[in-house]
Amino acid sequence: MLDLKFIRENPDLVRRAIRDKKAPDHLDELLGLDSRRRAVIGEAEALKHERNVVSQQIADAKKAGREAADAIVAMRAVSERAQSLDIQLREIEEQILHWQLRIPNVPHPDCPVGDESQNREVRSWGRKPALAFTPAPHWELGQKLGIYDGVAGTTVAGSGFFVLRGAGARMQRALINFMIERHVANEYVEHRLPYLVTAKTMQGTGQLPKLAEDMYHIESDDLWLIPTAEVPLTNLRAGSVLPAGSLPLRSVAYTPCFRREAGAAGKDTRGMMRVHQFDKVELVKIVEPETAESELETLTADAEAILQALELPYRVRLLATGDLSFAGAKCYDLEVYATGVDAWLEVSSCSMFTDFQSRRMDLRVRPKDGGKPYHPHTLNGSALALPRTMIAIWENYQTDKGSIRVPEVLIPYMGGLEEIA
RNA sequence: GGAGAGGUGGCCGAGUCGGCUUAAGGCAGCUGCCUGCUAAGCAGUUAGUGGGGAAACCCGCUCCCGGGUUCGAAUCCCGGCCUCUCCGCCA
Repeated sequence: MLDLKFIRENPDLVRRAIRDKKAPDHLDELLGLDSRRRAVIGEAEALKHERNVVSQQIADAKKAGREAADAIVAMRAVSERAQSLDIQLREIEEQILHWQLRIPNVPHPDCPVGDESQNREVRSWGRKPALAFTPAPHWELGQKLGIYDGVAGTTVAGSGFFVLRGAGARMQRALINFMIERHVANEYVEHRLPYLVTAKTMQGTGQLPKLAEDMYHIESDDLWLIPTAEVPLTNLRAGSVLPAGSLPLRSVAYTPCFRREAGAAGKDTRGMMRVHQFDKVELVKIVEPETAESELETLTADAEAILQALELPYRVRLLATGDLSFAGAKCYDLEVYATGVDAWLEVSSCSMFTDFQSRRMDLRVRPKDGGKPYHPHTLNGSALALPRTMIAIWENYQTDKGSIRVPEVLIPYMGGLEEIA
């Protein structure tokens, strides 16, 4: 979230961010509450000061063996008044937090202003495959080869779930291993993480309160299924002050991701393109504020390196303000081209969040030379989302015989298998 | 799930019948001073957060969290969370 003081001092900037991100505008309520809060604090603290002084006098009087009944009676009234102001204050602060949690991060000036039509392609890599036959979509390929089973997924879990089998399952596992090992070689520390997290954790990275409808909630234990490894991975040190010199922290984790996809019915739903559960390898960085922008570039490059190694054509798009996530300040989407569905599929979003998330999750770092602890900057990016990456592999590496060649770099991870037939 | 113990400052650790404890003492750190015997001595200093102020500085809050009792709570009462030990259960 944004610092209250920052909001107070930059209302125009914040209002523009709200508008550019198409968020509901409750800035005036918030600013009104903020000034009320400060008025109440002033009054309450004056009373508390009086109470403290007089209580001390009462203590001194009693020690000297004198009576202090008058002062006690007087302080009873003061204390009651202070208490009722405290109750008011608590209510005001609850409301402030309520709105504060709903104000989006301010987009970086690099971001094009506007809706998704303003997303700007910043570069592309590779060529669309030139096949001498009509390419099949992945669900046809997978079904014929017996490596993809949509029906079985529906049987056990309902629509939006799928099953991989044999070489299909193995390729998924190979991709996960391949990606993690590449990132570990780039000094990301591998993690295994909880897939269920508390509401507080969801709030820390910004999924709650806004995205409650898009996530699975376990009512009996009030836990939430993670929609991305970003959530647990970024929150690992929430609520703490890191020792000086802790940064940068670079982490990688593979987790399944769970998304209700409420309201997305009928859109890109064939095959594995949009499902309720998918695997993903995620990168998270926690860095010094000054280095955040260059860390975003290297993070994006690390994700791109996977696509390049797999020889999959892709394009990089800088998201416009209206397409940015709630917490994001700047974001590159990586879209891989899949020839069977003839579409650019989003396989990664690489974002920087400035101090928006670290403030929400109360993560700070102690400065080297004393002074106040400060909020580090956080970043994350998928590298990569699995099903869509695999869709691109199946479709782009398909042969006229209906088989799928295994990308060179994956062969060692597939036990030497070169073709799925 | 059952029984017990416990949660105090960067760390260890005290806190008596509620007031003189933001908090003793020790360690670590920092700053001076001193010293030829140095894994030494002396003095001072070292939290976070909120409000006010141009600033110096003043004030509030914080002894796991939230309530309560009280003029006043680290200290008493209630609820919650977490940690540890033992038992049970379990992949």
